[in-house]
Amino acid sequence: MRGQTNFFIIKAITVPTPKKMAKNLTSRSEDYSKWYNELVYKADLAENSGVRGCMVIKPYGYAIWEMMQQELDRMFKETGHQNAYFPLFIPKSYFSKEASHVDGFAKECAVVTHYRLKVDDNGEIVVDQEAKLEEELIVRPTSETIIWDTYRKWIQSYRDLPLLINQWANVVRWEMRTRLFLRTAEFLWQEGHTAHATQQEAIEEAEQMMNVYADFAESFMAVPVIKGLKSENERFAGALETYCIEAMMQDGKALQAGTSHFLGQNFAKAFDVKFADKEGKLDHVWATSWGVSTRLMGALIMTHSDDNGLVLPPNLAPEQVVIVPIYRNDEQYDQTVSKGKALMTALRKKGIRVKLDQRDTHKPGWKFNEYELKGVPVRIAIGPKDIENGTYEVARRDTLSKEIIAEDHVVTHIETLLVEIQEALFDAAKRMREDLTSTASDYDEFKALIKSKGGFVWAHWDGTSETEERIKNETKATIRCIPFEGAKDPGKCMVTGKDSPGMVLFAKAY
RNA sequence: CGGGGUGUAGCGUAGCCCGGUCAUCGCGCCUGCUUUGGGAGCAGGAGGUCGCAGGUUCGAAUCCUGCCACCCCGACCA
Repeated sequence: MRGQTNFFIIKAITVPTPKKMAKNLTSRSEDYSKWYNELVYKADLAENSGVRGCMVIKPYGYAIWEMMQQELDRMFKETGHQNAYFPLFIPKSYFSKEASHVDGFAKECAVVTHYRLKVDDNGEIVVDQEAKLEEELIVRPTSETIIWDTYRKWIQSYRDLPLLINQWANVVRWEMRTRLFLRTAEFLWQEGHTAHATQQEAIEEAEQMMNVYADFAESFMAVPVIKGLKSENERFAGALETYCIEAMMQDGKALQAGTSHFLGQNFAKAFDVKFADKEGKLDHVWATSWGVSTRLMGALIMTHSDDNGLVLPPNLAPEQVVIVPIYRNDEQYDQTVSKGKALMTALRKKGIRVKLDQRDTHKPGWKFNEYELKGVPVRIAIGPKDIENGTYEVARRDTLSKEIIAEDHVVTHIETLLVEIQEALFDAAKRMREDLTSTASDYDEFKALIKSKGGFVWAHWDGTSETEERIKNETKATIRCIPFEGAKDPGKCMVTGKDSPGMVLFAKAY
């Protein structure tokens, strides 16, 4: 199917479809699709359904998501949260209870109207019009409404609070335009929904979860992020305050990597969730919600990948080390493989995720390239020379460098190397972000920066939606966040000249 | 929904302007032998409703009409 294939992300740049680069199609460009296709497959659903942007996450891509899930889940539990699961379908009426919420989501929902199919006179499968639902069901675009409807029944007293629940689920948003990983029609995510007795506690929870996300992004994904607040325009539908972490991609566009919302008492009031405090007085609970999604996979790819393929940080790599035996005959095969097995066992004892690729259907050179495409952080080759010399060839993915390591300290070498790679990736990403961050002293300079260089641009803003809207219309840049740390000196808005308490961070965003 | 573009094998494509041995080439796949420290070589082989429908014509991948799908740019989007 020509012209409708994947876009390739090379150094995070969306490259035209192969059709457009047909004249200089090289074997390399096929590599790009190859490694990207290791992760995800864009599904062609029913021809006339108009369903676009559905993704199949392939096993290798899913393994990365599982690593993310595992670490995040641990962090959630360490901060006192529990997992639960709520229904996929939400009665339409639930949405009408919170006005600003429905404004934010109504336009992009999949709606279930019937519950049965039948075979018609022509033998075709058709929707049974008799089986029309009294009330339509919405496939959840997010679960606030159904969860708060449930919380009403669960919460009565301050002793029931705080209620700290997380759900791993899929959600559907009928986006007009989709992009694999970044904005798909259906995506996987986690959504935390908490209820608290006091405003202060809810705010602290929202801030805590933003910090958890930032910690995860930086420590595991090796993606440096900026923490801050969303402006009113960019705030979650129904929230009083949205905390966010913003990352910068290699192509100069920003990506919102996670958000945490202080919802005030909006949802508690809409769904009548009250609790009796110590004095027996009834009050609405205070709420938060927070989530990250498979979009993080996009962030991971677009932060670290290079022209040779994916680059995975060791802390999230499903396979941290791969061992490749090299041999000319059966005897050498047995020798190198058994040595590889021994090394694998030794590394696994240290808690390192290792794979031994003993397939004889592919040559070593093929495997080397394969694991580079897949971003495996460390590759160890064992050949006849190594058997003879008591050494290993150790190659790292991020720098593509190789060194010969003696048998007796290979395990400790790998251990420290993995830590080193993790740090190096973070440092490189941070340097990249710093290179892509500027400060604009006036609006002309701002426009020029956004247009030519992209990236984050610090600038003064008067705090109004109108000004932000105008900037967005004129430059396509939006306020990514009002950072907690950074340029806090007061100044004058670059557009209106009105007072500004401190600079905010602008960028074009995904 | 507006503007632009594209549909030919699993993937990427040539051919279309000028209708007729034009269904081309690369990757991948299968078989055999030789190979194996950076994507192996040679030989042979399998695989195609040329998006769909209609029309023009002795003859259509090629021209005409309609439809469908997809991609890009916008609108939209935490």
